[in-house]
Amino acid sequence: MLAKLEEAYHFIFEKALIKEISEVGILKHVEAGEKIIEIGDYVKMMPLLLEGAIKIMRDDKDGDELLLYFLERGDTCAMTLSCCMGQTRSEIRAVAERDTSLIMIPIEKMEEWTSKYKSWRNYVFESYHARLTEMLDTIDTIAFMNMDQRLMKYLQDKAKINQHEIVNNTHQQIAYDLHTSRVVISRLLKKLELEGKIKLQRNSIEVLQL
Amino acid sequence: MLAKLEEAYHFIFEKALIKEISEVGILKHVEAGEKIIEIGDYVKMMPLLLEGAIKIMRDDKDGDELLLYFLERGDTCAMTLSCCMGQTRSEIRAVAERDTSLIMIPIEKMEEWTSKYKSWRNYVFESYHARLTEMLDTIDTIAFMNMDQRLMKYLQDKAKINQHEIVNNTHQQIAYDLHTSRVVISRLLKKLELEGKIKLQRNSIEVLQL
DNA sequence: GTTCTTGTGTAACCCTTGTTACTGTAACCG
DNA sequence: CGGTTACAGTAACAAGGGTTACACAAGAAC
Repeated sequence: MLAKLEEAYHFIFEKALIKEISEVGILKHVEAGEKIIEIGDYVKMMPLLLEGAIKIMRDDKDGDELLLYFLERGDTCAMTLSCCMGQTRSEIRAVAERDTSLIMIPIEKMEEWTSKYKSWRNYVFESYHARLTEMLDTIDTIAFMNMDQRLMKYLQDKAKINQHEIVNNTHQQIAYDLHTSRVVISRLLKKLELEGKIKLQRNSIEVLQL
Repeated sequence: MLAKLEEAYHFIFEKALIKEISEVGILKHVEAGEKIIEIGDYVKMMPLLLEGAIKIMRDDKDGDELLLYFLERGDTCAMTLSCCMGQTRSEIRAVAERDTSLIMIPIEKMEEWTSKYKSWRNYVFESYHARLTEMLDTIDTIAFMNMDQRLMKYLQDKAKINQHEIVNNTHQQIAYDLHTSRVVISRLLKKLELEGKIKLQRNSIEVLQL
């Protein structure tokens, strides 16, 4: 664990803090597709992402859902962080996008490290900043873009996060992430294929314009 | 200044911190409609809201704009806060919704107080949490609601923030805030009036369902 | 008063997206 | 092998909302 921890975080945290993290942190592996946090969950541990990628979704009571953003190595979930501090329930759902390794930190350490380590404070603030920026980006996307542009952006983001130009998704899954219907996605995907931007196969989409 | 500061923040900050704020903070008055922060501005001071209300807008390069949320007494702008810490430019535009009093804090104090005062740390974290929650709410609104529902919510929020059931806005101004066109707003307002939810006059709208 | 400006009401039309329905086909399973 | 299920393609239609155009009313300016 220490090796991966240092690999991912040595630019960010001072040595002493990395040591502390490796002592109290609990390593956790999550397979692609597995749920990590559900809406309404009480969050008692804060996750640091070592490897892999996590998809953050917003759901509402009527079963509507929407992809917010992805997290990668070096990220933490500021929403979760926020919940830890405030002792509130999770507002979001987190699902492993790839096989993922996390270090779970007990929230008691948060307060302690915040006063003790400047690098920790900076990391926490930067995480908040990064998440606010991502949320703004999400808002731009849904408020200012049409569905075909959103779809293309989605495929590009997904290809990037999975480090592969082939996106293994059914049209229905995409429809859920973009909060629309399967028929709409099929229609627009076909249009994008005719425009030469992607190539369609069963259960997968090759993104030609990255 | 000290009186208003204590009135708004005595539940939040310890006495010593309020004293420091009153010593280094610069009191600023802004009239309704006046711009406070423009997109791309470098932010060198962090604002604490004493009185009034501020409207936070997102703009894009094509002239599209969208209301994100309002700030009230006791709030600070976490986006600004975030910009201060990270030394980045503002991603949003802030406009006084009512006549407003602010205390501007030099960013040098931020770091100092963060390690010195626990109440300050908590305030900063809670501000981030509140802003993330507001952003989620904004996303819910634009992703999951129809324009008539969004319009009604907008009128209710606006009535609340202005502490008055009469909203003094032209249809065009509302259209800008909701990122749609004047004709659409006029159409839907008329529909809401027929449903008995509001009453229309020239330059103002009375909200009957608060 | 008359004129000009600004705000509002409304019709007609179009485009995007959502819905329903049906077809075909790949993959899987007994 | 046939039967079943999941996935994809597509047509036809409905609904929401954006666009253009024009009429009219309330104030403001003169």
